[in-house]
Formats: sequence, structure tokens, C-alpha cells
Amino acid sequence: MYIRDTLSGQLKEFSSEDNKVKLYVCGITPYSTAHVGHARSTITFDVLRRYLEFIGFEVQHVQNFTDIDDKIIVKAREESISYKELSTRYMQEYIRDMERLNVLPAHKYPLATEAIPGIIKIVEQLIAKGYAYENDGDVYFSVRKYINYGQLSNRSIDDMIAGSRIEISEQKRHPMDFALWKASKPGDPSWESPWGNGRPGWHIECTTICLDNLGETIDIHGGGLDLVFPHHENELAQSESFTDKDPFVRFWVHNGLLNLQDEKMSKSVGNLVSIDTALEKYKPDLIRLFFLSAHYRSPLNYSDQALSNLNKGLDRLLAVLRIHPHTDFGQLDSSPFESKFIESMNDDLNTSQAVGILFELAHEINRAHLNNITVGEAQKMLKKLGGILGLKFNQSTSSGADLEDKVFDLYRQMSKMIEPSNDQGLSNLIACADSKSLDSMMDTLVAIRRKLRDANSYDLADWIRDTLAKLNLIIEDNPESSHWRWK
RNA sequence: GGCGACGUAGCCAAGUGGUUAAGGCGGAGGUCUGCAAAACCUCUAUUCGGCGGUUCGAUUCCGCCCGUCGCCUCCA
Repeated sequence: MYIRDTLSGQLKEFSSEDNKVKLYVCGITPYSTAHVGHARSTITFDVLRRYLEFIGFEVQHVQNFTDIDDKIIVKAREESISYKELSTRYMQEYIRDMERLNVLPAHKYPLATEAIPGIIKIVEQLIAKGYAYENDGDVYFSVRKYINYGQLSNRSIDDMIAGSRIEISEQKRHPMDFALWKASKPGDPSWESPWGNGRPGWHIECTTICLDNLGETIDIHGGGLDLVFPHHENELAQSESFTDKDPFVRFWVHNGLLNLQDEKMSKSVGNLVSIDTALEKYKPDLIRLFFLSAHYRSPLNYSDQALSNLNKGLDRLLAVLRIHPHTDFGQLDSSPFESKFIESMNDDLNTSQAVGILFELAHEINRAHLNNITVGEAQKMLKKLGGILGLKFNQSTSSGADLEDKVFDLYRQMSKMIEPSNDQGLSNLIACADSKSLDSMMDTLVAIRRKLRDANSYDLADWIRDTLAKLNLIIEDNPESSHWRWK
């Protein structure tokens, strides 16, 4: 498999020792509800992980929570609760949201606040080695000491200072220096350290958690494109300064950002769609399919139109999986689709192409079935390949609280309409309707319509079909048989 | 100002130095059907932002221009 590495800018063939993959994905700062942009990132790496596992790697997946930072402190104070209470709430929410999106849980979700002893050790070492300095309770990393600073984001210290709004801080020796440890203000959550009470800076928790959980060299480090600078740049600088080991990360992988009306979706802009909101409107499979329909590194515009369009496509796949295959005519060979799927995924996780292949396979299954060829194995293949993308292909079901009553009501209306016809068979069918079981009512309705259609009573047959359609119950008629399904 | 990405049909979106530029949605016609739905068949970009260059040949490589977006401050 080939993966694009941000640091080298190259497509590189992926391999690892003993077929084990150390995968570290930057998690969230839990101070507010997760949005669909977070979902895109998480799903990107979920698919990467699933695929690596599919091709035989053993993946160890670690994702952190940065559960202490300025915004958490501010927000907790606003709500008059502890930082812990606040961060716990949003961490739980996040985990639950991801579960709903069928994301495989990471093997570990380490917290920044639980890594503090390790953080302190690393900061002490960085000071001892001359990469960092303490000033009035703060500790800063000295970017000039790390000669490769800027390598990941491909920029030079001078250029960054020249163009823009770097805050000059009295405490720092160089404006680009960044905090490893921050002295805390009275009343803020704080931890004891050799430099007084304080808390970790933003990037050091990831370094520490990586080293503690995965070792000095990790195979894949992932996150959103907006983390390249400063987060990953700083993480890289401090990690390699600490370990003297190059590389810290073999593959830096970054996903493109999700836009809303061509503008990045972010907390600061406020143009957020929460995962919860998205899930109220769209099935998890659809949201995943939407993300995967574009390349993971490209920007992607979140829009209701795009999602709704894709929904028709998802319905196609679901319809194909509903086919009852013939059993006695040669099996459709779906292995070429698997090969093409793998080829696409091997090419830097080209999920867009892979999704295209799913549709091609679906089309082929429909064709084969029409020609009386058995498609059972091909259906399994479709499910299997979709599964690599984390698609569950759950058929729609919905049992509205009073749905049974509504369908039963339909019987009552029908019995009035039918009386004049004096058809004993029909009346018997109607009479045996069981208001408890939707399945049996639907089966009976299908049978009733059969009779009606045989008797050319199309008006009533159509009325039943239309009425059920309004309840999201679809009846499909074929010359020889009829079926019902959920919309 | 610096760095980077992108611009492919009505929309979403892959892709390639050269026979037919994936796939989905939408649209048109047809088959099937009592009708509808689903499915199937055919069609729907002589052309890949614009202008030059390299090349026998470029949408694909190079340069410039136009446009959109991202990063350089917290962000997945």
C-alpha cells in the first residue's frame, strides 16, 4: 500500500516491522460538542485502520484527549463546574458519537492529565539538553535549537515572523518559542512541578502519550490538515529533541478539512454542524459514504444537497443486498471487483474510486440476477468490501410508536370499502388481521392486493399501496409476486 | 507578505502523457409493468479555468495569469 507522507510530500510504500502498525491519531480537546469535521477525520483514520487490518497488519491504535487547556478552563468556569466534569462530558459524547458512526474504538484513549508525570520528565530532559528554558514558572521550547524546525509544514521561522501576527511575549527568548509548561493562575486547575504549579502546554501531551504508549518511533501519525502547524511541527521538534531519534513518525497523514459553504467548519468561525444534528437527518452509512466519496486529503463541502443525492446511491446498494438470489445457475464471479477495490485502496486510500467499484459491483449483480445467474457470493463480496469502509448496510426499519395502529386502521377502512363486493375470501383475510404484528399485517395486505389485482380492482389495490407508502412501507409489484419493504 | 492545495459534464467526484476521461445524483428515450416502484438498455464532457511552452502527441509535465480555499493565532 502507498500512503502520502506530509513530511516528505511523497507517496511512499507502507510497510512495518512484524506487520505491526503503531497508529496515533490526534484526538479532540473536549470542551464542546463534536462536529462533522471531527467525524470526517476520525472516519478517515478508521478506514485507514480497517484497511490496514484487512491487508494483514496488526494495528495498535491510540487516540488522545487533550483534556486540559485554556478553553476548557474558561468554559468550566462559565458553567461553574470542574474542568474534569466538563471534559468528561464531552469525551463521553465524542465516544458515543463515534460509536454511532460505526468507528472502531481506539485501543487506548489516554488523557493529557494522566500523562503529567511523564510530561514533567520530558520537559526536565529538554531543559537539561538545552532545548528548553524556564522563565517565571513557564517553560518554553527553543525553536532555534532544533535545526529542522519548519520541516513538516515547509516554512521557515523567518518567513513566519515576517508576514504575520506573532505575539511577542516578554517571557519568550524567541517569538516562535512555544510553551511546554504553563504556570497556572490562582484558582485554575494545576499540577505540581519543578517550576511551580502549572499545567502542560498544548503539544507536549501528544509527545508524551506517543512515547509512553507506542514508543520512540511510530508508524502513522494522523490528524487534520489544520494540525500540521503548529501542533505537529512542535510535537515533532520536541519529540526528536528528546529522543535523539529520527524519525519520530514514519508517515505523517493529514486529512482535508470539511467546509460549510466553502468555508472551513470550525469552532472559531461558528459554522458548525454537530454529529448529533447530522445523525438526526442522515444514516451513519450515508455520512460515511459522503466522506469517502471524496479523497481524504481534499477539502469537502458539507451540504444537504450532496448528502441527499448520495442517499439515492446508498438505496441502490441496499436494494442489491435485498435480492433473493437464484440458487441453481452459475455463480457471478465478483473477484475482479475485489482486486480493483484493493488496487484503489492501495493507492493512498482512494476511497472515491473504491466506492465507485462498489457501485459497479452492484450494477453487475443486478444484471446477473436478471439473467438468472446466482449472485449470493457477489452480495457477500459487496458487504465485505463495504465493511472495509465501515459500512453496515443496515436495511431501513422504523417502528413508529403507533405504526401498527395506523396499518390496522387501514384494515378498518378497507373492510367498509369491501363490503359491497361480498367477497368472502377477502373478508376473511381482513378479519384475520392481527394488530400486534406488523409483519403479518403486511403479508396479509400483500395477499389482499394480490386478490384485488387478480379481480382487476386496481383502485383499491393502488389505494392500499399509496397509503402504505405514506407510512414508509413500500410495496413492489411484479407480474408473478409482490413484496414489501421499508423505504 | 510567506507556504500549500484545488479549479474535470446541470450537481458531487475519481483519473490518465496517446485506442472508449471511473462512479453516483439529475435529465432524455426505451424494455418490463394494469399502473407505480425497482431493475435493465441507450443517450447525456470532441473535452478537463485561461494563455503560452516542452513533446510526434497534454486534461495529465513546465511557466504565467484568473478564480476558490487552507495554514502562518485556538482548530480534526
